[in-house]
Amino acid sequence: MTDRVVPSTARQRRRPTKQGVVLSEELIVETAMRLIEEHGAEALSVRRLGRALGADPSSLYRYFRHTDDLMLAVADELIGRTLRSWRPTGDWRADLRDLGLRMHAGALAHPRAAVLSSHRVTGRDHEIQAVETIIGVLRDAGFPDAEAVRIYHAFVDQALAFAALDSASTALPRPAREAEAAVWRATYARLPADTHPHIAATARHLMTDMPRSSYPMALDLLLSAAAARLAEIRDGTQT
Amino acid sequence: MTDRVVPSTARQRRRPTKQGVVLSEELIVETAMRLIEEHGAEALSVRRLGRALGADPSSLYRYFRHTDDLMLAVADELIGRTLRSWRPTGDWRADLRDLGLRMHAGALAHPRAAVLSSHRVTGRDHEIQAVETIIGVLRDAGFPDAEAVRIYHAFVDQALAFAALDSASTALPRPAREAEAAVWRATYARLPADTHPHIAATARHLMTDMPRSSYPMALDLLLSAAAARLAEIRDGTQT
DNA sequence: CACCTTACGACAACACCGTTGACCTGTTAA
DNA sequence: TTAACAGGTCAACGGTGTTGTCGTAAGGTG
Repeated sequence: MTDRVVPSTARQRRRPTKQGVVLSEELIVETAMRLIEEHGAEALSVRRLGRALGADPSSLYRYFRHTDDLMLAVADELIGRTLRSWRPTGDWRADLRDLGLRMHAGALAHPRAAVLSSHRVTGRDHEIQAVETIIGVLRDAGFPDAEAVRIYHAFVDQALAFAALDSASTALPRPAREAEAAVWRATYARLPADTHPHIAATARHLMTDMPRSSYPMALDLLLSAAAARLAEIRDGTQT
Repeated sequence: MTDRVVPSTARQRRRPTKQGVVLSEELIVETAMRLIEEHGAEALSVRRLGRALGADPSSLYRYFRHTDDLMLAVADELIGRTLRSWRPTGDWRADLRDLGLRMHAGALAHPRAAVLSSHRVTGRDHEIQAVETIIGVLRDAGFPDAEAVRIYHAFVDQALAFAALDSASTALPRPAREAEAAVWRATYARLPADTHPHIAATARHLMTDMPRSSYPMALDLLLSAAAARLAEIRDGTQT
């Protein structure tokens, strides 16, 4: 094999594909994202990506060592897009809420990339920029360094984790989702109050709440707990 | 095909496998869990499971329609085990904290099951019991029905989402994880303070905090925000 | 005890997947 | 003009989930 992948920047012999396409890292990442957005995350495979590009699947291994590497590149691009679409106002809590929702929405379409980027360090530009930005928001708000890092970590992981989780359900075809809701109604709405009093009492709320993502709620809880801690710290009553 | 799967309860012709094993839903689920625990979540495949059971892979389709169905059965068994290992004390916040950590730990080894069970209704016994129990804890603590459901939803999804996320990193072989940490040190610890002041200022904390799961922190934030809301409600100052 | 039915395990095949080693050729620098 | 080699291609390996078909042994029945 002798290391198939070339340093990425110093790539010179740009020979076109049999079908006339000139490959590049950006083109591959772009096409991968398009493919995912159009046909769902499960539709992405090396072979399908090759076909979409008009290239042999094995060509991609000249640009990425494995599929993971490709997903990390997608993740970094995703981070960049999210960050560029975000306009901070100076109100840390509102800004983080907005950013969290944007991260969640962005990652929702690319759950495999989201999972990877949470436990792997891409070390790429956009990732570094995001870390710098978010920790900056927290430090500027008045969080001490250690606390800022812990909240940053929980904030980012929660956005990515919920995105990965939620993507599974939004990826379902519409009829399947409605079938799910029907099962909810059929099983939970019918449990008798004497054996399952709490479910029976809240059945109405369960019906309406369960089909929605709980991320916004979780995000608000996280931010209001952080705000409470900040208030404590400012009062000098730090734990 | 004429629906290969039999109603599960009324199964009568218990013909042994060529290798002498008598299959059953429980045996299959047990074996699947053992396989996952011993060789990691990625080691589970229909073919490997068949081999471990001493049966042809296709036999399993007499018990489960697809792999998803099997994972849902695993998920339900997991819920049951977690709930059985949990001893509530009556202090809602401590109890939920304990339960959250147990759910997270349990699901960590079975991320595929965790993801599935978050957006699919198993409708099985253990799941129903868990819903009843958790909502009961919240209502008994004094949360009004709508709020109890919303917090329940966020709580459960958070545990499952972090489990699915964290499992990816704990599944890495030890040397790979150490390589990750090394990358962290190599890239983030070296960023100059003039271009990345916030990272530079908190580098020490990032080093120690990032390799750990942020779930306990996120859980504590969620619970303390919930406690604050409860206090508000009790004071009659409800939002 | 012998017979029939049929549940259920086995087999073989299909279409897909990621990945790799060997090959061949167009591009480029000298 | 030419030689080197980057990079696209081919074929193959071993894996995956899933299904149509078939044989047989278990169970109920007489």
